[in-house]
Amino acid sequence: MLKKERHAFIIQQINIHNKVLCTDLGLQLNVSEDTVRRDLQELAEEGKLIKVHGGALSKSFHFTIERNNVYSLSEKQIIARKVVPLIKDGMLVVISGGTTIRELVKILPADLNATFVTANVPIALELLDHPNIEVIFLGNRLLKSAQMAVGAEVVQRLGQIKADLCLLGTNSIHPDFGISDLEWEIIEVKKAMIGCAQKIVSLAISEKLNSIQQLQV
Amino acid sequence: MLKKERHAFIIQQINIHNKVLCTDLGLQLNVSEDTVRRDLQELAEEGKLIKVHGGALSKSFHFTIERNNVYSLSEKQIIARKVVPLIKDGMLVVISGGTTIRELVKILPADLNATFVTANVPIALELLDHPNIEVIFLGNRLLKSAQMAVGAEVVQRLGQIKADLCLLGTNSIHPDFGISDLEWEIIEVKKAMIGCAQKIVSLAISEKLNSIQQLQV
DNA sequence: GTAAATTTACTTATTGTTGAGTGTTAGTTA
DNA sequence: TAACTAACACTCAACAATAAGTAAATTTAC
Repeated sequence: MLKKERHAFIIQQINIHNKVLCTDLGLQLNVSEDTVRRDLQELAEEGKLIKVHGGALSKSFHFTIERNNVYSLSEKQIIARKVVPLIKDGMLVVISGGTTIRELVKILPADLNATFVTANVPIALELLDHPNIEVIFLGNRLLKSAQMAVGAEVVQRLGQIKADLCLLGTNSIHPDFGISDLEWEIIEVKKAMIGCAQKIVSLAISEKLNSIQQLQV
Repeated sequence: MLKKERHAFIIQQINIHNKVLCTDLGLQLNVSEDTVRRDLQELAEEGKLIKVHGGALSKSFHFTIERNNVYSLSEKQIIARKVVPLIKDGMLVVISGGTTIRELVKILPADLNATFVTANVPIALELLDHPNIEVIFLGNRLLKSAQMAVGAEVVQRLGQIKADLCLLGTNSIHPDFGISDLEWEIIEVKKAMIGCAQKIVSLAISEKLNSIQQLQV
């Protein structure tokens, strides 16, 4: 990836999120943090952003730093890093929702060329940041609690898809009982997601292992 | 292969990929990288591309710092306040995207009991915050630039809806030319939105009045 | 066919870019 | 405040890309 491309990507990220972190950019662009720092420095000298300790801020937003206090963030980031290599160029990936999945999407490499299918609104929004990823949203009635689309329409459309990979955020997983969740409508969608993919990867932090919830996927 | 042919090939590659690498072109054209560099230099002097270390980029490859995030925010809030009374309990409302619409959604009363249909991801996310609003997302392929779903699927599903109200965020509106926009796929969706509603409200700040863009809705 | 002009590939020296090591500085926490 | 950690600047080495010069190959004009 050319330097100018990196710069463009950084500017884009700044425009979308109003801030960037050196560590995140290093992962996304697959370069060392030193390089990212050098890039930020150049862009700061050109007056295109404001460099701060740990990253950079948009020129128009000096104050807004949203603290998304995600539980077990560091563990989730570690999980996310391990999953990234499973996604290859040209793949059709079905992806669910949840904070772990979100961390994964955030660190997807900028040059990844793949198609993602999702029913989850925040995940779709996050995926839209990636210049080379095509995003298909399975729309229908949205379920507020999960911020995702549910219902027959979604299940039916998933049935028409042959995906290479299915990435599931997981509430509870158990060696005997399998994956379980709280709401029936979510179960329906997850079932369909599993059904349409050749390979299924379930992302979960250790605390979710061996836990059971009311409904079985 | 003649020089002109190489140049044509390079321009073609630039148009397709927005970038080229000296090494790639050397292999593809079966000439030394020196030659490729000389070609790129010539083309750069002719203004047909932008030469960078390691290759070249398309001229359209520009990263503009968009500052429309807070642009005319107060005017948009005033507009939003005026539109709120138009939305009544029990209504089926089709809503597009844009910053003005977003301001509107933010100030919708918490006790409003209505169903909203949208194809715009950020708007859907915003609508999900409202406890009594049912949200239907018209999903399909997502267009990155507008963060919305586009395509035949969306248009077709809009055709099956009989809405009470259509709220359009507007790029350009003109007394004679009507509403216009830049991208054909957006136009298609907007047309369908207008077609399915009994009453149409277009939200625009004054600067957008009397302006025309390439495509007519 | 030949000579001039152009184009190309190769060599070498120079510059640009990146990642790693090292010590320093700036935030954070107790 | 002191101790700690993460971020930083700086340097250096490795490597990639470039520019300049030169000779060979190709094209063009006559």
